Amino acid sequence: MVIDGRVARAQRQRESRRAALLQVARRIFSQKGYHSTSIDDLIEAAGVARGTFYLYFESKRAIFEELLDGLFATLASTVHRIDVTPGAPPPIEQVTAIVDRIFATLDENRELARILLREAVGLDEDFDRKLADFYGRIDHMITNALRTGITLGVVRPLDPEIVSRCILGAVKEIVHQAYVAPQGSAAPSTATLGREVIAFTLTGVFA
Amino acid sequence: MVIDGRVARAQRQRESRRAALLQVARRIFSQKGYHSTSIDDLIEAAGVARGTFYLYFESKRAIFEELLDGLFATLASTVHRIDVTPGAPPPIEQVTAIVDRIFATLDENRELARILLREAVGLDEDFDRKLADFYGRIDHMITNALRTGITLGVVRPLDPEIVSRCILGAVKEIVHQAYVAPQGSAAPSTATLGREVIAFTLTGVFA
Amino acid sequence: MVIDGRVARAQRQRESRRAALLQVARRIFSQKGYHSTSIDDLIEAAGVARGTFYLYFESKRAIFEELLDGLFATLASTVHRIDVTPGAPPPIEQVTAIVDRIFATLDENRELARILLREAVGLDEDFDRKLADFYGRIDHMITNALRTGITLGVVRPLDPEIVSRCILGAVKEIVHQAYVAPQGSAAPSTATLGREVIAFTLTGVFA
Amino acid sequence: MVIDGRVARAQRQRESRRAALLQVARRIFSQKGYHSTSIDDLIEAAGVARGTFYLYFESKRAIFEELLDGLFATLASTVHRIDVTPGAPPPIEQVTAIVDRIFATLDENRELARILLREAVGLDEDFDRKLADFYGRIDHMITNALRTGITLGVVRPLDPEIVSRCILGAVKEIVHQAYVAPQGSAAPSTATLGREVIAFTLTGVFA
DNA sequence: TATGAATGAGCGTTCATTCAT
DNA sequence: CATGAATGAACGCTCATTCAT
Repeated sequence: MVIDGRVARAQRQRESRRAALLQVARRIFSQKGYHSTSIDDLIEAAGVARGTFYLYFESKRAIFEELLDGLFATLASTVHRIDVTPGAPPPIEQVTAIVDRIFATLDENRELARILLREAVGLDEDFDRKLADFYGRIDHMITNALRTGITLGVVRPLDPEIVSRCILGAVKEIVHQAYVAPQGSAAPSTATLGREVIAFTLTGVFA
Repeated sequence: MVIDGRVARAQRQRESRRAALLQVARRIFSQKGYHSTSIDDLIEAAGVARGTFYLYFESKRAIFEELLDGLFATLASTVHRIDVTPGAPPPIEQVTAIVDRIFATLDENRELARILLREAVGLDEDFDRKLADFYGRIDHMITNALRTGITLGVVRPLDPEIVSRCILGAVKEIVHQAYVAPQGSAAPSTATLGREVIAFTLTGVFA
Repeated sequence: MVIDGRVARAQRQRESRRAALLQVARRIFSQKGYHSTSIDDLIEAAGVARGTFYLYFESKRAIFEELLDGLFATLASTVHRIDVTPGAPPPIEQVTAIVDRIFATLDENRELARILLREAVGLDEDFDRKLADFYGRIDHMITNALRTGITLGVVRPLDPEIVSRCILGAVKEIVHQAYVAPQGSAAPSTATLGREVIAFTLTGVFA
Repeated sequence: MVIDGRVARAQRQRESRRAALLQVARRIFSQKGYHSTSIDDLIEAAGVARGTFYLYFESKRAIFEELLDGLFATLASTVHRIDVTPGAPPPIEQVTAIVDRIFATLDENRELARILLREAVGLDEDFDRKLADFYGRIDHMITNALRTGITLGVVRPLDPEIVSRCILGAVKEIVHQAYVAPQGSAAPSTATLGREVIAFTLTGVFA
């Protein structure tokens, strides 16, 4: 029991150290970007020794990857398949809710959003593939939703794969603009952004 | 005359060397990205000595910047203001033509497109600013076009700045998907992409 | 306590490494000069890795500057203002003592003397200024001593600034000859040098 | 004859090119020092092509050495042995004249003086040896003069080698101060410098 | 577990010199 | 003789990672 307690306490300490390092890394990576962030930056901000870092993470790449995975998970849990069973809320409402939640999530995780949209491309092949997978899954869901919509007659005939990418791109750009780029004037509220994006997606720009 | 001839030939040789280096750099940067490309990679691929590189370009950054500037210029010449004077072609036709030309240009410059969409963010502040300026100018043109459209009654009431970004994002994503990401299946033709993006932009997804 | 012990030991090790590097650098710089000494020379002679050097010194320039500063400090502590208050030893005795100490100090620090007299000019503006400041301070002290001597009537009327530089030059040349230049025959003893220089300074060459 | 004329003209052109390069090099070396002067600096200032430089001089080192040799020759012709045959001018007058001429020569060749006193030490072993030889010859002449003076009874008993170095050092320092170091206030005239140095050398500082 | 000194491959850049034209 | 493009060894420095304590 005593030993178990010790082990458990050690385990807990270990986890909290890890968490602390991750948090620090999230902040610093978000501020300076992957390449401009050195191990030095991380350990100094975290107040641990050089070697300690490598006790918890295999490499600089590894801790960054873990941050990315966390963000993927967070976002993935935000986006669900559209429910088209009878009795479910109308698809449009569901989509609206999803988009709202995406914006809200990124708003709550601006640092991670910065990382995702600023840095996660071009670092190396593995990162790129990971990122492509992530967006690919979202894309797939949108594509499916569009296909369903077409079948149900609520969506006009269109190339679901291309349009799906358009929607994804619109959302990414809005998020980038809102949370990543340093903006001079006041940014529109999350709600406004969501409303406009959805309206655009649904009806386009035509009068 | 003789001397003129010599000078002219030397000048030509010099330019062709420069061009060759730029071409090699375009390929390598496009494949490996800015950070992962070393001067060694460039000179080995170009078959020149270390010092020769610096005869033509001030630094690694400089040659990359030149590639970027070239792409900016190429794209900028592709995008014009919409002409709304009476007698001009209908705005929609103009927009269609512009989008078509953008896709065609990027299609012809896939390597540069890769660089632009994969690398140009997060390298350093100057690059970031340059990129932001570039997109900012395009964004501004779209915004103005939307405002004009609203005034003319052909565009529904909307927030021009947000929707402008949506359109930009949609186009960027399509381009990225089409020319940057290694695609398994056959990519849709440029014409198809243009048609779908425009239709989406104009009318959204609603039936 | 245990931790304190560890920290203290580490501190000591750190200092001794630094000292070892400085010592090696002193030797190599003294032998080959600043420009001809490469970081490679230093780390090879010290038996440390490239990075280790930069753990202790910011740059090649920095370690050289530190050596120079050390010599300045050593010499500065050797030279004092002449005490002319009643009861103090006669000025001539004081001057004799100072000159003796300068020679002795440089004799004990031949490597540093080599550096000071061989290298410290023309390296860069900062070094040059530093050196000029150092000699300027000594020059100032001699000038003042001469002025005082003239006032007291023990020094003949003369241009204190020019003669001060003459004295400085004489001493520098003797030191250079004695400790810097590789000499074939046996060098005169420090005491002899001091005696002759002082006699020359005081009475010149005239019979 | 015609051919001879051509050859002679070519010869003359060759020499003037060389001379022009030397003159330029003198100026630039004097301003920037040996290490900070690049071949680029020289050929740009001289308005010749890179390869042309190597047509006239073997290396950067070679042209610098030639400048140095020129200065040595100029100065050597300034300093003569003291004539002690009966009927010759009194030795003191001769010494005075020599010192005056040294100062005047250096005054007329400030650029070379800068080079000689700022740069010629520590460049490499050969330069150092050359410089040592040059000063050695002057030193030898002063030593001999002192020995003669002692024999004649006009110079007090002293160690001729040490005192000779003192005199040399005094002169070098005065020259350095006057022509090399950037001086704020007005420099004393050459005549004043010469007078003070000689007086100091002859009688020291004692009243 | 925690430390931080040590490592060394790798980088971008410079510049004296060569050589084909 | 003149050119200037080409060369490549050498340099100072960085930083992710290792390891003895």
